[in-house]
Amino acid sequence: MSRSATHESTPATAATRTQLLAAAAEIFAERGFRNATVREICRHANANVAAISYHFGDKNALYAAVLRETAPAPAGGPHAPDSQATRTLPPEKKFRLFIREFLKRMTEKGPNCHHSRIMAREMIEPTQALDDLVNEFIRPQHLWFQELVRELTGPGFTAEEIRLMANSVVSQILFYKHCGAVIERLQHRDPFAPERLHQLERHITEFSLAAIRTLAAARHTAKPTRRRTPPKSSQPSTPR
Amino acid sequence: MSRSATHESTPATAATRTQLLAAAAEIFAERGFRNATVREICRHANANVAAISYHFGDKNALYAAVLRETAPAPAGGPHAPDSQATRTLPPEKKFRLFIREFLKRMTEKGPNCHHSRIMAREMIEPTQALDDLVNEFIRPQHLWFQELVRELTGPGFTAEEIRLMANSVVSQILFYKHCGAVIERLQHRDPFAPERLHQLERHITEFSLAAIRTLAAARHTAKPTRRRTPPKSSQPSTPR
DNA sequence: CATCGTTTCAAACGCCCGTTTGACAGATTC
DNA sequence: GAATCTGTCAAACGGGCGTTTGAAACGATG
Repeated sequence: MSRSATHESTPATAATRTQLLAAAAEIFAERGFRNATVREICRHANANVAAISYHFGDKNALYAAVLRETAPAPAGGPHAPDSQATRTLPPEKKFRLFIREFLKRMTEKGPNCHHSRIMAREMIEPTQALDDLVNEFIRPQHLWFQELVRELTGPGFTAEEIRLMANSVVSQILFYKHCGAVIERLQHRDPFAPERLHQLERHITEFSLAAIRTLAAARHTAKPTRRRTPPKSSQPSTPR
Repeated sequence: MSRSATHESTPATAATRTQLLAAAAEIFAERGFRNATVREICRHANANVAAISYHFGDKNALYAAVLRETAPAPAGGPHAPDSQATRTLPPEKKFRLFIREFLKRMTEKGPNCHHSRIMAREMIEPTQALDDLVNEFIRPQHLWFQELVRELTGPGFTAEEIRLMANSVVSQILFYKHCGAVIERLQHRDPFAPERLHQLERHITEFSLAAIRTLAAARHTAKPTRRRTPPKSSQPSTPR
């Protein structure tokens, strides 16, 4: 009697269902959706292959459940955009905190570490699950971070310019997640090793703050009273 | 020379072989190695399924051949690191050129456009082909670019600091390739559209140059005489 | 004990995959 | 013309995949 196509009635005694979710998160992150086999997932979960069909319906529904239920809490966590603890901080402090928490989320080894790897795969090879993920997860943080960047720059930048700057910051963090395999082969060591993590965090923060501050200063001194740029898409300041 | 396990003898009349390579590059880029099927590749190439076994050996060898033979020329091209046309330019000009050519390579639609997509997949899900790719392709450009960054910063930075800065620059370019699916869904438009490409190129250049110049200036005024960091690996030339 | 709903299990089903086979056609050589 | 090499083809092979099946185990309820 089914609230849906599958059995979700007894949330208490869902031992195999939970084990299935954990194993699936691990193996989907490691192998990707299509290369992960239900047999391997069930072996990791000490379950029968039919358990996936019974508890979730099919492999696609299991994948969707993994994305839904292993997602880090979008609010209330330490990296929540509008947490009360951070709302009153000066923008530069918020900026440093954001990079720290973002990096931490990329590198943590805990049970939630699979989510960012699955996200990286979704970007290269999107499934239909990516649309919801973008709307519910990425877009809010993206908008929040753009507001933070605008606090740092001050007025005088178009929304497009702010977006480009925000992308430049985020890209530096994602780089080490998305290109980790290449970096390991280039440098023969883990870029996310704990002893290097603090240095990495400090570099990204200082590099980005230096760029944003310098661009903001140039903009504000270059056109103190008039605005030279048509608001469409032309040059901001004197490119030499 | 060395017709190994397969037929490579007649380079002139290799019509199907060439079509197979082109079709394989396209489909490997679109679907990834494991999700690409030999049947679809052969259908695109108007060839029989047995043609892959005949001309290359198996699917793995076909993939290796695609990576080998569709790679952009590592030297002599317009983005060649040590091209004679660029060697005498001032470092800032070289920096701008590097970003322009790198971006162009990421966005070109021609027959070589598949290589960067396959590379993006290799980073998320490495095959054994990635080791050769890193050594023959990425490492030389990586080293060349680090030297360029050091020219921009001047002395006083460790090799690790230079590497972090170089990564911060490259990451901004790769971001739009690796996260294109998310950006499309966030902004509902192609970040690589031709009318936006010039703006993107200019932003990455200005953002990175502002950061590098500011960090260099801060370093050179902060400690004019003493060096605060233990001289771990400060010399760039001839390690071990 | 009998009944019923829930969950697990070994086995099988049907499909698609990469690869191989053996025949066949055209060109080349003796 | 016979023999040989090169390249192509339809068909099949064996295996792994996601999924389904029908029975069995289990606990709760009467």
